[in-house]
Amino acid sequence: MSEINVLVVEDDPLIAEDIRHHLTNADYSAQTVVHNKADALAALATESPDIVLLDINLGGKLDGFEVAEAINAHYHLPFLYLTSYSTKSIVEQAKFTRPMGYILKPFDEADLFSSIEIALYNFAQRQKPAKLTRELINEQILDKLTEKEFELLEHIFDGLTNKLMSERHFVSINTIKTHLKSIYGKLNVHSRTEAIAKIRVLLP
Amino acid sequence: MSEINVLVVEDDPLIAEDIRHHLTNADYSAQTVVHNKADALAALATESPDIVLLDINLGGKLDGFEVAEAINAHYHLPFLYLTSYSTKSIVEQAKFTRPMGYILKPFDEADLFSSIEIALYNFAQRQKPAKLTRELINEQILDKLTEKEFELLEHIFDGLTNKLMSERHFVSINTIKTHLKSIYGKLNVHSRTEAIAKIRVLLP
DNA sequence: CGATGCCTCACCCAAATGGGTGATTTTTTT
DNA sequence: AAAAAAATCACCCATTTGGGTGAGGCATCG
Repeated sequence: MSEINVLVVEDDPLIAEDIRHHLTNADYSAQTVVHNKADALAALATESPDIVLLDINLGGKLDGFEVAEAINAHYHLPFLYLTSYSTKSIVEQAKFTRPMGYILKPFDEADLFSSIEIALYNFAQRQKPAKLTRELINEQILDKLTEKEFELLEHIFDGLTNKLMSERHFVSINTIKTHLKSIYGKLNVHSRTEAIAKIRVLLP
Repeated sequence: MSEINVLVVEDDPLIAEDIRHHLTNADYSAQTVVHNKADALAALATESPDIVLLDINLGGKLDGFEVAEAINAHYHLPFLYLTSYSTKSIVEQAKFTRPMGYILKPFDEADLFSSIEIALYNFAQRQKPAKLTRELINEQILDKLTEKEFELLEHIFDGLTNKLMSERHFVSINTIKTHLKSIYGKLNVHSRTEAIAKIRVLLP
C-alpha cells in the first residue's frame, strides 16, 4: 500500500498538530485534520480516507461515538479511537461501535504507526478476499509452477487476456500461450476459468 | 462452540497469568500456558489446541515468528499475535507468517474474547472454498442481475464452459451466450475471467 | 391492454483460446 | 562441460468465446 489517507478527528490542537507532524514525517501521503463532529462528517464525505483516527471526546462531549456510528452506517472504513480514558463505561460504550483498536494517550510515533498498520491489516484481512500470492498457495502445486508461470497465473486471476499479458511481459502472444498450456497441464485443467476455480479452492 | 483449547505462548509471567485468569473466568475449557519456544513446540505436539495466542517477543528474541512458522508448516491452526506498541513495525515481518490477527497490549477481556472468536470464525470460514452466494455480493450489482444470470455467474465462478452450462440448464448454448452477454454488460466487463475478477473483489 | 422485463433461441462474424508439434536461446543444475 | 530446466517463438488447427441483431413466448405491472 503506497498512499495512505488518514483522517484525524481531534479537538485538542496540540495533539492534533502532533499527530499531523508524525504522519507528515512518515510516508503517509495525506492527512486531513478536523476538530469537531461536523467537519469530520464533511471530511468523510469528501476526502475518502483509508482510516480514521477518532478522538472520543470532542469539545467536552462524546461526539466521537456519533462519528463512529456515521462511519459504520455510511462508509466502509477502519477507525481507531484516540483516548485517554480507559474507564469501563467508555470502553463498554466504545466497543459497540466496533473500532479496530485504541490508541491510548500519551502515545509516541511508534504507537501511532504500528496501530495504523495493524488496524489496516486486520481490517483488510476481514474485508478483502484472499489475494493470490505465492505464499498462500498449496505447496504441492506451488512447487510445480515456475516463477513465470505463477506470474501469469496471477494475471489470469486478475482477468487479463493473453494479449495484455504479452504486452506486459514484452513477449509474443505465442509465448504466453505456451506458458498457459504448461500451466494447464500442471494444474490438470483445460481453461483459464478452470484454473481460477482450482486455485481458488486451494486458497486458505 | 463447546470446548476451546487455547495455547498461550507468553514469556511475561504477569501477562501470561492475566490471560490465563481471563480465560478461566470464561467458559474456555482449557488453556495451556508456556513461556518459551521449546515449550510451545512441545505443547503444539501434545495439547492439540484450537488456537494459539503468540507473543512475538519471547525473552528478548523474536522466537514467536519461529513458532508461527512451525504452526504453519506442521499444524492447521489459527494463531493471534500478542504484541505491544513498543515493537516497531512488526507487521511487515509478521504478515508473512499469516496470523489471523493481532491483539494489542494492553488489552482487556473483551478484546481477548472477541479477537479469539473472530479468529476462530474467520479461520473456519476460510477453510471452506469461497462459495459465491447472493448474500455475499455487493447489492448494487446484485440488483442488476436476474436470478438466472446470477446462477450462470456462479457457474462461471466454478469454471464451467458454456456447453456444460447449457446441458445443466437444459437450454441451448445460444441462450447461455445471450445471458452471458447480458451479464457482461451489467458488470461492465468483456470476458468471463474479468467477470470473476470483478466479483471476487466484491466478496467480503 | 400495452409496456416492460425475463427467458428463450437463431444466425453471423470476429476474436480469443486451447492443443499439438517443433525449435532456439538462456539459465540453472549437476 | 554436459545435462536439465526454463523461457522464448512459430506454425497449424479446432473449439470456444464475445459481440451484434432479431425475434417469439410468457409473466407481471400499471
